[in-house]
Amino acid sequence: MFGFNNISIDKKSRFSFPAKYRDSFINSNENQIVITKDPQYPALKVYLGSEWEQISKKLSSLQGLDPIVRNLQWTILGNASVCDFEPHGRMQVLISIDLKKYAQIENANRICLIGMGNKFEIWNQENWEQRQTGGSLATEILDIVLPESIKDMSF
Amino acid sequence: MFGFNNISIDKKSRFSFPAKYRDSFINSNENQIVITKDPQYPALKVYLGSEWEQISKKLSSLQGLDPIVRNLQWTILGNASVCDFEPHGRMQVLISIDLKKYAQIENANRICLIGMGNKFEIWNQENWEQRQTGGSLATEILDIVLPESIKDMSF
DNA sequence: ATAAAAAAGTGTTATAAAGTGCGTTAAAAG
DNA sequence: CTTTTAACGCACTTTATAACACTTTTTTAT
Repeated sequence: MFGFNNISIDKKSRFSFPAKYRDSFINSNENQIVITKDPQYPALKVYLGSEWEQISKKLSSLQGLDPIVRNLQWTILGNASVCDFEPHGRMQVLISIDLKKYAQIENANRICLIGMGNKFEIWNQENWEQRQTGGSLATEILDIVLPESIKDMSF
Repeated sequence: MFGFNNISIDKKSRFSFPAKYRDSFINSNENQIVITKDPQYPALKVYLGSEWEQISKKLSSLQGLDPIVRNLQWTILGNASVCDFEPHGRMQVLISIDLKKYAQIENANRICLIGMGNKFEIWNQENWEQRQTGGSLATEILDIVLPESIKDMSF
């Protein structure tokens, strides 16, 4: 599941996955999609239910007394929105108002859905383009500060 | 049970869990909810009855001579409020005046209920936003001082 | 100590808002 | 030209919340 998609988001804040991903969803038997905040950028992460299962389990088991870990737990777990999902149907998903604000797509009727293999990202179009042309950002800093326990996790 | 919810709290200090969590409550057969203080932040922890069973048992069995442990016991056990809970009904819960004061939601008619997997947190909206955007706080200190016995517990 | 009053807690109903489902049209692909 | 996909619009359902009524408990005054 790769690639860039510029898709519409309706008045009720729903978008639907492009049909080209249908087979993948059906093959891996997904019936849930989880959307949450990207901890580094004003963007959203979209996980398949099975993938989320693993990530959330791992993350919530980490020592919450470390402030970095705690913050990640808040950001990722505390903002996750679990949606029922029908690979055979319209593959529609609702984005909550809070997540929309975070990704700066509050008033957008179009978003960028980027396939990253086992997950997707949702971006505001302008932000995405900027990120493509401009260099990288605060990521390096975060990398240094991260405690060992999450160094081997990929969100 | 994940995600952020900005919900109302009525004049009598009741709030109700969003309907999206109903199935989870029903599946795990919960008929009690326990609210208590968060030991690190001006926030409340909300546990399912079954979860509380384990945590309270473990925590109360710890060596109370260590002042940190003793303090945690006082904070978490000594402030716990057990509420009857009907997953099939309105899923309403009453928050005591003391807990409201602690979480600084005394006069609020709206609170933030954050699903963190097997538990929830309740925050005053301003505090939550600050904690999300701003950096970390006194947590580091706690981390250093904590005795081994609770390092592997996650509250 | 008792009765009255006030406060706290519980439950019900009504209504507006949010979310869901589905048919139709428009656009794109083969 | 036919088939598939995307986008839009509408109707229906569910959910959240405020308002109200009632019960129980606590407080106050006699």
